[in-house]
Amino acid sequence: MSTWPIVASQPDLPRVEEQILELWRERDVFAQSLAQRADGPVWTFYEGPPTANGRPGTHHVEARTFKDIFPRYRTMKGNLVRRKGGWDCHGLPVELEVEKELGLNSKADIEAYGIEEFNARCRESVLRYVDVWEQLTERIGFWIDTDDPYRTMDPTYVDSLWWGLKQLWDRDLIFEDFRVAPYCGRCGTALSDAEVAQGYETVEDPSVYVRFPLLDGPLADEGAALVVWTTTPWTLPSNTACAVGPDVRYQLVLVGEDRLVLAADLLDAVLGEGAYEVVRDVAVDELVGSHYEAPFTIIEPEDGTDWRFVVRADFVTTTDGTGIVHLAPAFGADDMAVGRAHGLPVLNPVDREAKFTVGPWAGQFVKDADPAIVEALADAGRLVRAAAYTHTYPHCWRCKRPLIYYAKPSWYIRTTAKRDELLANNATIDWHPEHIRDGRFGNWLENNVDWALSRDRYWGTPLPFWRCDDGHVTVVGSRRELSRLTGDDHDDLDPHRPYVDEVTLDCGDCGQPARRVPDVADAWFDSGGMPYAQWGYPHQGVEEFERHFPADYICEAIDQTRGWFYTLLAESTLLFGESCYRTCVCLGHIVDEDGRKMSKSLGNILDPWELIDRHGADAVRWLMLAEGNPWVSRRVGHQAVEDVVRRFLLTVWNTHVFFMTYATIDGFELGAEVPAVSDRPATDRWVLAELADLVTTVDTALERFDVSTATRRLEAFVGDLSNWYVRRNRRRFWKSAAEDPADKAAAYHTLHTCLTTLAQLLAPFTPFFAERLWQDLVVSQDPSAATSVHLTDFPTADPAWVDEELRAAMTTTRRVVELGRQARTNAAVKVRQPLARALVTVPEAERAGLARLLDDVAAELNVKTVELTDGTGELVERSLKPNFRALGPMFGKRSPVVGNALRDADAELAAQVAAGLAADGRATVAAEGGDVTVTPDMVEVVESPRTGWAVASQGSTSFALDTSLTRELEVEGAARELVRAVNDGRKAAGLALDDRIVLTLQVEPDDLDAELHAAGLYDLLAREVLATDVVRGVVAAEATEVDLGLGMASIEIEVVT
RNA sequence: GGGCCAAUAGCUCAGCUUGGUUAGAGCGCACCCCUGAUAAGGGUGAGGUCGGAGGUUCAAGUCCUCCUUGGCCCA
Repeated sequence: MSTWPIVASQPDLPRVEEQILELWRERDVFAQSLAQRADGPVWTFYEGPPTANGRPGTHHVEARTFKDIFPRYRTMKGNLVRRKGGWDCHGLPVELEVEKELGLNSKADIEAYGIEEFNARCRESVLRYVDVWEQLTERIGFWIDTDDPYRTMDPTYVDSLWWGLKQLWDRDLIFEDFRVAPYCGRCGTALSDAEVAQGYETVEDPSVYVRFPLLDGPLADEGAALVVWTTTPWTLPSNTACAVGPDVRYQLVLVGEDRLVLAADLLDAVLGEGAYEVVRDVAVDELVGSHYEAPFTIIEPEDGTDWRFVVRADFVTTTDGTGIVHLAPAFGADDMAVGRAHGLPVLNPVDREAKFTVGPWAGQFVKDADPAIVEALADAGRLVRAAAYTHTYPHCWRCKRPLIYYAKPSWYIRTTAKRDELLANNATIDWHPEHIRDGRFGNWLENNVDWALSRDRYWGTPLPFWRCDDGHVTVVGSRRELSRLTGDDHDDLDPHRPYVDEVTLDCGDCGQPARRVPDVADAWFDSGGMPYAQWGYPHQGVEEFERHFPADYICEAIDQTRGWFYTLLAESTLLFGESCYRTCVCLGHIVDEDGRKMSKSLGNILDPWELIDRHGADAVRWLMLAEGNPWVSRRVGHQAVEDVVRRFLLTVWNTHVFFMTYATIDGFELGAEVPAVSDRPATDRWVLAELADLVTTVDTALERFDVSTATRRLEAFVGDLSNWYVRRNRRRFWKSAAEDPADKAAAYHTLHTCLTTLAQLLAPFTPFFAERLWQDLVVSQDPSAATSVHLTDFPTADPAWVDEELRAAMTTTRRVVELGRQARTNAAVKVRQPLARALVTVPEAERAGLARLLDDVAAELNVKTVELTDGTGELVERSLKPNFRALGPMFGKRSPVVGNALRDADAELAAQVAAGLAADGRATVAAEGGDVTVTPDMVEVVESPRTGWAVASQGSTSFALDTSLTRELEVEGAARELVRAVNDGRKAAGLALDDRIVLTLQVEPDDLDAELHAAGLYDLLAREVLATDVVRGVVAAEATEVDLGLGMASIEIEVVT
């Protein structure tokens, strides 16, 4: 049998973790944990790929902790959990970063620089910090395969995406249409939302109210005109419809000669109070479908498509404007959506430089034409009112020019065609939190719009669409297919721009040359395709894909609802008909300790390495897992992590150190006979019963992806183990084995079981710390044991441990002890002073349980006899406590009256009721409005001690303490004082815990000395202070003096060598 | 402007799905104990009109409506 390891009482947790990392590396534990489960049922986790063109932050530690815990747990439960890492490589943010580095400012700059070189820079940039990411990943114990990650820019990955796109094309789920996007005419490029958000400025724009005379419909005969509001007069020539709100109230009013229609709520604001006369209300139906005359016509629908009539649209409000919205589908996203729904034409008289192409303002930048347009409106008598309007308007973050919303041809995925399927598949997902399903995500799906797939950019998955001059589109499903179609070998083509742009093929329909459309795919299409593309499916990896689809679990920050969570669901629904993930845990954001968002400008960014180097990865992990719900924002900082270390990790560690210290001193061996649980003392059986509950609770919680419940239960158990079990049972670990070897063995085995089981339970949460415990507690003793805690099976509760009654009894016991301490504190009697008697009352249901553990109460409170009332004694008086849960259904409105009658019962009445309930199961009480009959479930009989003692009570539990002291008790108190003094002396002299001493002492007065001797208290003293001999006599002059209360003692300690 | 979430002790959070009459924990604070877990351990206490206003109910921190404040997402 090996010795127990020496463990530091002040652990350097980061260093301990480094050592564990070394151990895992040496033994390749991660690989072993997989190999060991090779035949287990597959459980799948999908890694949402980060981009490695920046360093990982603290929020990544959060996500990676949550990504790690459940795969570890499932592995311990017997599943095979392959975890394939991945990197997101494409996208506009990457391009922007490279543009910044190269000092490029526009697409023209990029093209002048050269797409080939530009993309080469992007390719280099996205893997720049991979090594830093890998280091952090390893250091925080996130077990994921980083050796063979998928990368969204890999040719095989792109090949898979091409396959996906071709599938969608073949099912008629891809089409080309206009898309309205924020656009900078000078830079010639559309901007992403993130870019737009950077460039808002407060500006003054014209605000014009314009008359649109009605041409047909019920109101035309009355000569009425719509009043329309806009702050972008330049879009008026492109007007194709007006929208009214279904719930808005409209009125026809008279202003001078003009008959105008607008929203009733806005009449005063637009026309001025009293400046108009209301003619009548106008129903929405009277407006819808009516044609009108727009102020300008510089461009018309080519094929005579119907236009310029009134439509209904939900988004119309009366917060500003007139309640009638001018629609120009080329220049507004809402306009475009409504236009599409009503088959309206897209009329665009504006070129790519944002200048008019036709009409009187041709050649002018549209915004510059606004004043001339307003003037023209006035000249034509169309202007109802014109003013200046101050608002925030987006500007190009590069060139500061105002952006315009502008329609460009774009490629779409027709997700709206599959909306019902998306919703149905969403319903199958186990969302955490649950409300995401019907709330944020469900609402988003309800209002689903087609997915704008294309980006007019450079670094991304090129769309595999080749088109000839006649507009025939050929969609290519892989590079091999491209080879087949062209007759050239493109199997090893780099599928990125510009190389792929150079490949032309002959149109299958007409034989003309077809060129690839220049767009690349939205990078979200890349990440949404990872379930199949990570394996190169279906060109390769078919079996891998099928084994790992769908995922059992994914986890990302909550802002991914419209990002990755959506694109995953959309692609898997459209391609495979089901959701590719079963469970999704959403995470909140990381904020600083003051609850502020972390940002560069606030200077409160927290570097994860600082946290880990100072406190260790496990502390950070535990903070992430245990602090609040996963999906609410989490406050993180040094103080918070430090608290975790002190509150949780060090508490476990102290218990561990306690075990190791005494196991070493005692030479405790695990191999010796293990006492049966049923033979162990109640206190052992209690802590094992808690352990059983702990195991079940944690297991069930993790099964349900509920870390909050699991961590709370673990923290509670650690408190119970340390503050109650160990503290109450310390003596059992150090009394000499000869006294009661079986009891001692029981204590060691019980604590050992608790700690090893705890190590296993903690393994998914704090993998390093758990490993350290396991190595010390198990591997050091048993060479045949699992070499890592992560190679063990998740613990199960031994049925022999379960004892719910005992748990309940201990809960009562601890409450009673609390009251006892309160009573002592109030009476100002030290715990060291033994007392003779105490009297306890508890609710009847708890009496039997407490009776079993009364010795514990006595020992903890240092009282010789604790009596438990039996419900009949004369020492108590009774009162009644109503139970409204039972009274309510029976008495309804009278419940408070009955309740009061019971509560107000005096001792005599209470005794009668108690007797009645006990004898007949019912009793009658006089209450306002007549007597009522109550049954035992409706009333609790509360007893309280009727003594002159020091009493403390809480609810229906009371503790009465007899504080009167006899000489005998005082002498015993003096002996305790002596024990304390000698042990103080031992410590002061720097003795080891197991050093034996010879104690010489002189107690005065002599009769106290004699009393101590006669009561056998010197023998007690000898045992307590490990004295082989207690010599009563003369001590040296420099001996320590101690005040014993009843007298003085001088003591001298000599180590036995 | 819309959707979702949150608001409980000085701080960080439980409790709310299943309404029941004394709302809990940890940290912090004050006072104290212990001295064989000791650069540890423990106790007692103070501290809350459960964001506000209505409503449902015999009974609301818990259910409903509205409002305020904050956060996230979208416009």
